Amino acid sequence: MEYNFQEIEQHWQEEWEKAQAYRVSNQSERKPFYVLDMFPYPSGAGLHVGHPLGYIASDIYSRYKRLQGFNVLHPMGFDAYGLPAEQYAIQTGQHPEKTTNQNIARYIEQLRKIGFCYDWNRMVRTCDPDFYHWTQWAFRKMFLSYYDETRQQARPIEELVALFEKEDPTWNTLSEKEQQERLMQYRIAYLSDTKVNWCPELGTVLANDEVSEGLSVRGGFPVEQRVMRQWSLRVSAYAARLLEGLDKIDWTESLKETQRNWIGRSEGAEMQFHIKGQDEPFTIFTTRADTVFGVTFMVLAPESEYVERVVTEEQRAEVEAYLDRCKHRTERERIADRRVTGVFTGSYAINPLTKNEIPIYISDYVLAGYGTGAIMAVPAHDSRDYAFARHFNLPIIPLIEGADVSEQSFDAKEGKMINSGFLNGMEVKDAIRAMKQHIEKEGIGRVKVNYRLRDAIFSRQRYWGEPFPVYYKDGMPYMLPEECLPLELPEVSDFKPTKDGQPPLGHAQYWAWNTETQQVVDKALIDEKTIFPLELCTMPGFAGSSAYYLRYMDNKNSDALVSPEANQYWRQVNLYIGGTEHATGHLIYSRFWNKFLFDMGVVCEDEPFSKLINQGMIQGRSNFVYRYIGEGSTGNLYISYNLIDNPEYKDKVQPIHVNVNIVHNDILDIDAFRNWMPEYKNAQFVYADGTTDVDNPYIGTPAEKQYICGWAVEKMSKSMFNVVNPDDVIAKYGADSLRLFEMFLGPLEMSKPWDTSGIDGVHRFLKKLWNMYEAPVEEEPTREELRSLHKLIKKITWDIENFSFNTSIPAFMIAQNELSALKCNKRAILKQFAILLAPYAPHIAEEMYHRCQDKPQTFVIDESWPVCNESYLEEDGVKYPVQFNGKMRFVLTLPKTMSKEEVEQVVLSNADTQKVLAGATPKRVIVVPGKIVNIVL
RNA sequence: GCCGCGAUGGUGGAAUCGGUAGACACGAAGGACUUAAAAUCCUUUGGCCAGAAAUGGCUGUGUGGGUUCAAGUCCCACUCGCGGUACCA
Repeated sequence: MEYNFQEIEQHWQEEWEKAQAYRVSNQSERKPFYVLDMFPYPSGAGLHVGHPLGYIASDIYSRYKRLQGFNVLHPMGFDAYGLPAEQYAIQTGQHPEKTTNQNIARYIEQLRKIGFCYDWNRMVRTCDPDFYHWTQWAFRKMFLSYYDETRQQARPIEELVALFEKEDPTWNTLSEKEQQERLMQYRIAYLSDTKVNWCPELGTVLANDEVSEGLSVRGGFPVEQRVMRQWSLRVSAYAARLLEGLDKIDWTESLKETQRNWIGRSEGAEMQFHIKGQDEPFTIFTTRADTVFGVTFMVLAPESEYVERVVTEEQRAEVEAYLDRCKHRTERERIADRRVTGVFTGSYAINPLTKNEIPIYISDYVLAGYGTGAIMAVPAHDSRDYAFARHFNLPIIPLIEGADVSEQSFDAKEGKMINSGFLNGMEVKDAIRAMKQHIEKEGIGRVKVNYRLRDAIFSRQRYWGEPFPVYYKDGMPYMLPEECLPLELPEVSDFKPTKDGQPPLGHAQYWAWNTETQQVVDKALIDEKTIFPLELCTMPGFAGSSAYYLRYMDNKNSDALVSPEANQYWRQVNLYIGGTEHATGHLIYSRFWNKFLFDMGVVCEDEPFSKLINQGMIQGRSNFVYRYIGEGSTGNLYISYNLIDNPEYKDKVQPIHVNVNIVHNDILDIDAFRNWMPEYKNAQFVYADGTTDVDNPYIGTPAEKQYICGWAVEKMSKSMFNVVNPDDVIAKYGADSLRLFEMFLGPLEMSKPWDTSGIDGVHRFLKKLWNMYEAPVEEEPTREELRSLHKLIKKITWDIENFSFNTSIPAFMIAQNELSALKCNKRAILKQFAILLAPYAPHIAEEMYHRCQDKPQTFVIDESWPVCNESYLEEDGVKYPVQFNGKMRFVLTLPKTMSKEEVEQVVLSNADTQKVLAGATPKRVIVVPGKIVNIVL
């Protein structure tokens, strides 16, 4: 009987569908368990084999939990808003919704083929009005809230208004606009003039995590700094909670560390420095309060508001020239060019301790957005200050004993203080503490904790995103009433920005708000009395992905994001699987978003994802052919990889990417290569054995003449011709083979190249396994068979619990081997084997299980996960997990030929053993044949 | 620069609490079946040495030290690779 995987897989996928086998209810006696994948952006290229890696892992875990009797929520959806669809729309004029829907359809089809146990009834798409209703709703709530620092939580803005009314007599004298402006400084979602990352190529602003090294993450276009009026979310208010929360969740240490760095807590002090000849001091932030005695100059950021105050008339022209230069430098240029630049302001500050006069400079190595945008410079103990001091010939005073500052600064926080007045002789750590106390006592500063985490810029000048539920009156934003949500994305005539530089929504004709009828109306009617313009920006990508996990709990609910009952039943995601690339984006924003909703009493858990596993990236494995470019080259001769280091070819070949789909195990399919592209039609080769068909084009058969390709690990991408599509793999080997193979590739968290050599192995295993199910019989299993099975139960259970999926496949293979050597075809054994295999290879497992039944019935749902009975394993305590409890151990060297019993005899009668045992009976004697004996007392 | 992760045969990798390193798979070599090929099955496969053979010995987990009866695993120092991040005072 042949293993017809196509028939089996199609059959069971249909059965599951028919039975609605994976539909999940919020009403269940079973314990809930929520397993989530990071939902994909449906790109036009479709899924490649790298995408399903994490999905397969979470599917295995879901199926396992389900078999253990949990009610498992395992949904899938789509992060449907995004730049590529919009760019494509601009190029082709196709509506992004159309292409997005096509892509989603393709994704669903591909995902279905892999046999996931998703409950598709719970699918969400961020671009559906039903979904973005709740994105807008949350934003609206953020606008209507402020962060109460003393209670450390978000509160309704009315409470702040009440507070102002009570405590600030000027409040009621303010105009409505002035009041609104004041409140804006507190709202969690707020509008402000911010310095933003502007990407001219994309025509939009970007969040900090969407920019890397001065280039946009998507597209790699240059990004410049620009001041614009933008929506932001006050994420920074949650910095302390976002940091503390990390201790309560089970994420990998590296990911938590990345978030800790991004949040960037630093304990230090704010200190006031007086300006010579002025009354008002200015404030700086430092983590090294101990180094005040070594301050030899001050530096302000170019954008600092202090600049205006300290510039003297003589220096004004020079300063303005410098500021101008800074403004026109792009972020990228600034990063690329690290030369020291700066300008003297003409003013001096007074060191509050030494009372020395120190010059104030401006330089762009000081950032406006961090601390107070001003620093005290201690060149001896800070490398950046050191470089600056050297450049401008400023004094450098060492403050730590033995620190040699003639060549470089001494940045380490260790050593004994010198030249530091009352701090002299102290260790650095003590000096920091002492100085903090001193400045608080003297009233020249205060202890302060700073965070690097910035507020998230929330406006995007794009079409394909969630519209803001916002209209403008007298230049101030107002929220649409809650019952008017969702505000649907309007149709536009053009997806590009308007001629006068407005975002694409500027093209929308029906994009004004009538506050009386509470409807969207033609913007030609705007009168600024009852009809007002609507916001033209849309929300960024992370808006839709920040609370989607909550929507899955209750995706059909039209009255709430999630009902309290549904939320209290599922509570939070128990297992979240996804890539590390979201560490500083999505995973920060959704934690923030969740904490806000927690403050609002909408959700009952303060952290959204209690456990998170990162799957590694699957890289491409590219193949190369080597074109001969030496003497007499026709540009048409390709040298086999094993020969390219031969003297006649060395340095005379050029590697060329070749489509990996026409290469099998690094052997080129010659005919396919000749047909691949016109330029290779008459390709000639020097084969692995050194023979060539140069003079005789079709010499030999491909079997005899092999062309070996070289290879390299690169990103999986079209241009490298190394994209492997899961559909092709499934067509050739089946979904079960694909699933097993993706897991077999290596540890889940590790990045690894996709290398198809080896998939034959798992496929062969399934075929062999299949043959064991030809004629299952109802017979008592032997002890040996049971042992083999229970070994497997123990192993597979351990593997799944520990996400060590890759080591399960060998265990299955070994068990199959053992059982087949025992000629086992007993139902009792085969049935259990099928259950164990079900999470990994569900289709074949269903079919196998089915064959073990008397009469047809559906499986998996009502059968439970087998439990290992250790008594079957005890027979030889040596081989299986040996516990060393560290009581007492010996080492004796013994001949290998001795039997276990003989060894025990010898060991126990050994004089040394007797001495140590002193009459006690050993609990256990562990023998490692030939070498080691452990006696556990 | 800083932070994190990693390095084991020809290849991917296994070794789960410090206990027989190289499981399992691929590849390779040889063999069986076959007119032939595919498919399938069997044997061998870290290196070196001895032996006709069974087998035995030595060596071996990036480098150098250390702890231990015992180290791929723990500690110290270093080299290389990957990922993240960066004038954050």
